Amino acid sequence: MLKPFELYMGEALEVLRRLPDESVDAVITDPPYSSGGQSLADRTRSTNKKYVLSNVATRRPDFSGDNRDQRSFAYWSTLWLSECLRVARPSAPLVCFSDWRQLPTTTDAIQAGGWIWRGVAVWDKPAPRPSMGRFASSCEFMVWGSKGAMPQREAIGCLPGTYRVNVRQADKHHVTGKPTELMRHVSRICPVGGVVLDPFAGSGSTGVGALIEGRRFIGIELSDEYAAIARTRLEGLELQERVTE
Amino acid sequence: MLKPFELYMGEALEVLRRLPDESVDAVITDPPYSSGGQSLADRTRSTNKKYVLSNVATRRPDFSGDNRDQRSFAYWSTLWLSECLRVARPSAPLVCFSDWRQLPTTTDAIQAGGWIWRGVAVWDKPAPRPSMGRFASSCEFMVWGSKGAMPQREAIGCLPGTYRVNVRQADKHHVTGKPTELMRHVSRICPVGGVVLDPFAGSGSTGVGALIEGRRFIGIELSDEYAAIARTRLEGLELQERVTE
DNA sequence: CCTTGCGATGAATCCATAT
DNA sequence: GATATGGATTCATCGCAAG
Repeated sequence: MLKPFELYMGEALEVLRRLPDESVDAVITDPPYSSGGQSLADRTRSTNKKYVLSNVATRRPDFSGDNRDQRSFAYWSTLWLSECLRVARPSAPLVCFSDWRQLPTTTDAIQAGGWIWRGVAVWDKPAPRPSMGRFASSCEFMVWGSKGAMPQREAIGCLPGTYRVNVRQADKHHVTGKPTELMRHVSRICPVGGVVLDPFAGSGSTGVGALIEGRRFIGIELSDEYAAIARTRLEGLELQERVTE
Repeated sequence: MLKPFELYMGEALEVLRRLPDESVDAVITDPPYSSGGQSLADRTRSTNKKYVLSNVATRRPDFSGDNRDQRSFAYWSTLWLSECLRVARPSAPLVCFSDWRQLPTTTDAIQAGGWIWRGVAVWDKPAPRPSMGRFASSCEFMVWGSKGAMPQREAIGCLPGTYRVNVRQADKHHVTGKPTELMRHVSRICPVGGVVLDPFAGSGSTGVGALIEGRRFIGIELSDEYAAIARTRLEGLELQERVTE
């Protein structure tokens, strides 16, 4: 039987360079956005200071790599995206999360990295932070595309363009963690049995979603703290599977 | 009493140049996207051929200005956006519709035109065209911002970041017409009693939404066919109002 | 089991103060 | 003046406890 997942600890670009050509069937990832605030001072605050209210009870580890300026974010994104392109099989899909602020830079970087940009799907979070007299920023965006041509796959069926999924505390293991339900849906863009790659695995939600949906998973995570959380979650799934067999 | 609406017939840039400085309270518009298709050949098809399924019964007038390439779309957008900036009062909000393909160009043009970009709201129209093995493109995007700082206005309250509104054929008077319900919601970004400007008025849905919500309206439309439709709809509203008084 | 109510939360943003 | 930090604000939605 094929091993359902592999988890590498290390810097994304470095580890990606060691992966073989054309060895994964989809790339699904949620890189650090380097967003938040208007000034350098705002952007370089710790991720908990930037994204979490001071009076909130739960504390999750900070994460790094979230303080690039716009130019270096674009440059760095292009680097890892083009490395992912090499690792991906022809016609493999790519899904990359972004917030509104980095959306244009992300679409640029995807194309600069050699991917064909095919659209923007939306994750609609039902409970946004309100703001008087303004539109709330209640969405995150999933910029997606493919490695070259993308023949229509009947087996996968039609995927929606909007996902309305709320965040549950019990299901959130990272400051910016995505709901398992969302990642299950998104992993359907990868053919059944195929390998999903996530170079910014965080607490491993992409992998959890992929495994539940019968895909395999390769994750890379820099922080040992989050890598450990991801490993625990993924091994927990494996165990569950063996029990139910 | 102040006249609730004015409708100018002519080319947007030309008419905008004749409007006085700082005379409107919000700009809400849906410019021709010049999108659709990857090649010049696709882009230069008539708007009915591009945007309407071939087996659909209803036929609406074609509209022009929808065949610019990316560079000139960016340039032209910057021109009319900076002209709108001049016409807008300080701190006035701007809402500009875009599809996913023109989203990065639109955010660039808004900033190049001197506006502060503040976010991307989403119009989610259920019932997209299905596409096997891909995410549907069921959304249009509302890039929004303001003329300089934007003090919080209590009266307006908090607006959502996503609008889930269906397109009804009976409510659609333009090939790319927006639902009245949607435009009513969006016009709430303008202070009550303020003037909403739409330099690409089309069949006048922005004006209809604004008037219903107690805002005034200035519209510009190039096509005499659509200008006539817009005038009829807006005058119909005025009449209704007078009757209910 | 269904309803009600209360408390907690959010990849935020603005503004005043301190360095 | 530019940069850095802290604190107040906003409300739809959800989780959980109580009725």
